[in-house]
Amino acid sequence: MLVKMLRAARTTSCNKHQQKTEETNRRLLKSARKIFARDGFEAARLEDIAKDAGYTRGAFYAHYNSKEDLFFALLEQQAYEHQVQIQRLLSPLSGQGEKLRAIREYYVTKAGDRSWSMLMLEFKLFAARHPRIRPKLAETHRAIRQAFRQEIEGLLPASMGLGPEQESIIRIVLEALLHGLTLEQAYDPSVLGREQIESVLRRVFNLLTCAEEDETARSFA
Amino acid sequence: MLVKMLRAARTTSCNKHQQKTEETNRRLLKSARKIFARDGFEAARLEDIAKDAGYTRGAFYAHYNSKEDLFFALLEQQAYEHQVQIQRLLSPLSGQGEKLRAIREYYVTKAGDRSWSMLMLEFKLFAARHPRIRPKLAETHRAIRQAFRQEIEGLLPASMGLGPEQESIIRIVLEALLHGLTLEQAYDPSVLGREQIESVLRRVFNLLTCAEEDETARSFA
Amino acid sequence: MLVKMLRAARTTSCNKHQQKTEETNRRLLKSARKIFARDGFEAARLEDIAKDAGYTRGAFYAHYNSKEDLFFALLEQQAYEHQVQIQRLLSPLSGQGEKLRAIREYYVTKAGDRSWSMLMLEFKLFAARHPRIRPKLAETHRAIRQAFRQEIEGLLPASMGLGPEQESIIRIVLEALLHGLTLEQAYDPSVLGREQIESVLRRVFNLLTCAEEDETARSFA
Amino acid sequence: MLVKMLRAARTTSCNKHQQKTEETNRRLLKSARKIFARDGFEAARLEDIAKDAGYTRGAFYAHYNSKEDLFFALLEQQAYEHQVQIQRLLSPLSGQGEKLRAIREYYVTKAGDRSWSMLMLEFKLFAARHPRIRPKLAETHRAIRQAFRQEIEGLLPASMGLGPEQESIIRIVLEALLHGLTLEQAYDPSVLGREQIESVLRRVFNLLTCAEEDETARSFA
DNA sequence: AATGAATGAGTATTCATTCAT
DNA sequence: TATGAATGAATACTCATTCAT
Repeated sequence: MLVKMLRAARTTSCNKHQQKTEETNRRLLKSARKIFARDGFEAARLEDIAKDAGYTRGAFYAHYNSKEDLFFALLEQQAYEHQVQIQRLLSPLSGQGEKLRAIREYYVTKAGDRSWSMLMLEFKLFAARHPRIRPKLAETHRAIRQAFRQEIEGLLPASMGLGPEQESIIRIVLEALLHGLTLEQAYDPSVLGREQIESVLRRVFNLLTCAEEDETARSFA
Repeated sequence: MLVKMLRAARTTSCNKHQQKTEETNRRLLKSARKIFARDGFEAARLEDIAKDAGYTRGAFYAHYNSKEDLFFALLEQQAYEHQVQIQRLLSPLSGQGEKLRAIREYYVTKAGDRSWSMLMLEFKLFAARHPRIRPKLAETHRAIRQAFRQEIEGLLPASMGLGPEQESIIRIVLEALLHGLTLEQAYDPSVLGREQIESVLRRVFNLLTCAEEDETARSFA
Repeated sequence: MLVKMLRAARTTSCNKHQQKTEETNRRLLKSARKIFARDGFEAARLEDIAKDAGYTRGAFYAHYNSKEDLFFALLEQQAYEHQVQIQRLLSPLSGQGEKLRAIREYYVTKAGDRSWSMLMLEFKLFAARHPRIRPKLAETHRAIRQAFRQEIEGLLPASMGLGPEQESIIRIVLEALLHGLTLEQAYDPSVLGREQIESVLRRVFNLLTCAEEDETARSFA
Repeated sequence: MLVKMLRAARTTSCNKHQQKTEETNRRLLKSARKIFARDGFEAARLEDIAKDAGYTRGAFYAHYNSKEDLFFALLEQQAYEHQVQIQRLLSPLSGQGEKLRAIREYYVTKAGDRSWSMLMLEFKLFAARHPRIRPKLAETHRAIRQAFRQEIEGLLPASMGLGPEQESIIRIVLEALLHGLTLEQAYDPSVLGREQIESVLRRVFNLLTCAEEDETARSFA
């Protein structure tokens, strides 16, 4: 998938068919993100996605094999975009502390996208209950984390002495916390404010990366 | 529901009818816990639950209004049992540090019940997407937390100076983390071991309760 | 199935539920026969069958597990009715030649039910292509033939010296021929008249049972 | 179609385009026979046929108007090949009895091609249920039979005194029996062996052509 | 002639819930 | 209280066919 997208971006498609295919793909993915976010993975109707993209159900199946397939494509696209954004964010920075803080703030920012967090939660739950796709999701996430790790290689303080596995764990823990908190807020917005969530995320980020706590992170409110 | 259970516990029902009702209820709840844990909330079939309890679907509807209703009853029962267990656990202890540690270990222990965590995640997700039950779940959790707070009143160090709200937040954050980590492990058991989850839970518990970190909690593995 | 029907016929159901169930069953089977005959097995819509019986799709699934299941029930019912009719037909007769001729004419008469023959052909074809139901259909037909054989035991001339297997083969060959001819007539009524079909069936029946040919059977027209 | 094939056989196409067309046609037909035999008429996917021939769906529609159209072409090709084979088989023979026996054995041999019989059954069934193609199939078979009759003209004993119609009936009956028996064996291989089928076919062949029964044909096994 | 993108028709099945008994 | 018969909503997926290129 990623490969496909990259190739598509490089070579100017001479072929009309290819152009059309790519355009359709783009539109389907865009609509998928929208409808999945709005309705959730299981409740989302393929027909709604296709219609939103300006096509019919049949067109969808010319590009993807199943609903899950579409979801995985969306996952990869999203991961790719995150990478690009992180790159842009970090390239102008030089100090390691600076970079670490930037990553932290980018991560905290993601807390704002409630729909995506809930969608991820749902799909992980779905995967956990469906043996056929569980290994595929696990593999996809491992690949995404690895690609990401290469991207930010050397950014975390060498003194932390974290092997790739430790780093993965940090990411997983932070993601788990982010998603978990998002869900708590989703079903009961009154108990947890956005600022509190961000504060907790910062404090745990610091705890796990052994960074010093900022003043801003020390209190909950 | 809670009220009902408490009354049931207090007054010895003289009435045969009441006894029968309670017995049926008990069996339905027991089966519900089993089937919900096994299949998840949405996938669980009322028929399976009723059959497991030795009844048919009709009997279920004589006691509960809907699947959600049953789930809420289960939630309350579970909360009640947790309270009882916490009480038993803390009553023989005197020092506050001791008590805090006992609570922490009880909480960490819950990480072992994967099915329950996943069930809770699913139902919260379900509630978040269904406006009709969302406030009810929020209210239920608030009530549970409040009952629990009264139970352990005075256990946390007064010096922490946490108001009831702060305490709630700690609970919510820890639950979010627990559930989130459980899910990560559920769809990819290879990236996160049980010990790592427990270690993370302990560290974040300490962080949030301002307790000093134990030696045991400092590393991930 | 057969057992169920027989029990139902014997005991006067005291239970309202049972009566209702039987009534529904009767109506569903009746409608199934009608719709299957009209549209064929695969083209028949469960909804049409249910509606024809005065129910909805859901009611159907309270009585049968699947379309195939319904078809097998129909098969058994049909076999049972054939047995009853054969019994009635043969009981007043005494001579073996007489009985053999009666069976032959009953068999030839079945050529009139084109829809049923085509339905059987289609389902056999369907079974042959679907490994999951193939053995079930084979088993069902074996059971039907065996039940039938016990019914007409001793009716065929002992001198024929046919073992149960030989008898089965005769039945199968005749059924194959009957269905095959029916199909030929179905897609091209102009090449084969009803009388010709009957004539052929009689001649082959005689050939296989070593009976002498009647005058009526000797020519095609 | 037949006309097209014959012309193709006669004139050596000077035109490159025509050659290409014929080549494509040949390959499509060859693949059609393979895939139809494997999957059946309705279950066969045009895409599979095209792919097997080394083309895409579009190429198919440049040569045929529909799936049925392709099937009819296959039918005619098959008939043509049968004719050629019969011719080769009979030309070296002189006696009428000899020739009749050769035809019989050729016919019995066809029992070996189960897939083809089942395919024919399915398509006849399909035609019988689809008024639009029913007359076309009837007409096609009439044409095939007529062409065949001219081919073997004078081969059957004049003493049989069979008009063209009688001869058609014999052919139809034998085909019906062949297909019917094949189907019986297909869904339950245990009740009918290949030898038994061949034996029955021979006996009925003899019965209908008034030939004397061979010793080999008299028993079932 | 051949490609391949897009169309759109068609349905068996599950299960929470209701209701007459 | 408990039964169980009946309801009805809800949807992914396949594939022959068309058509622009």
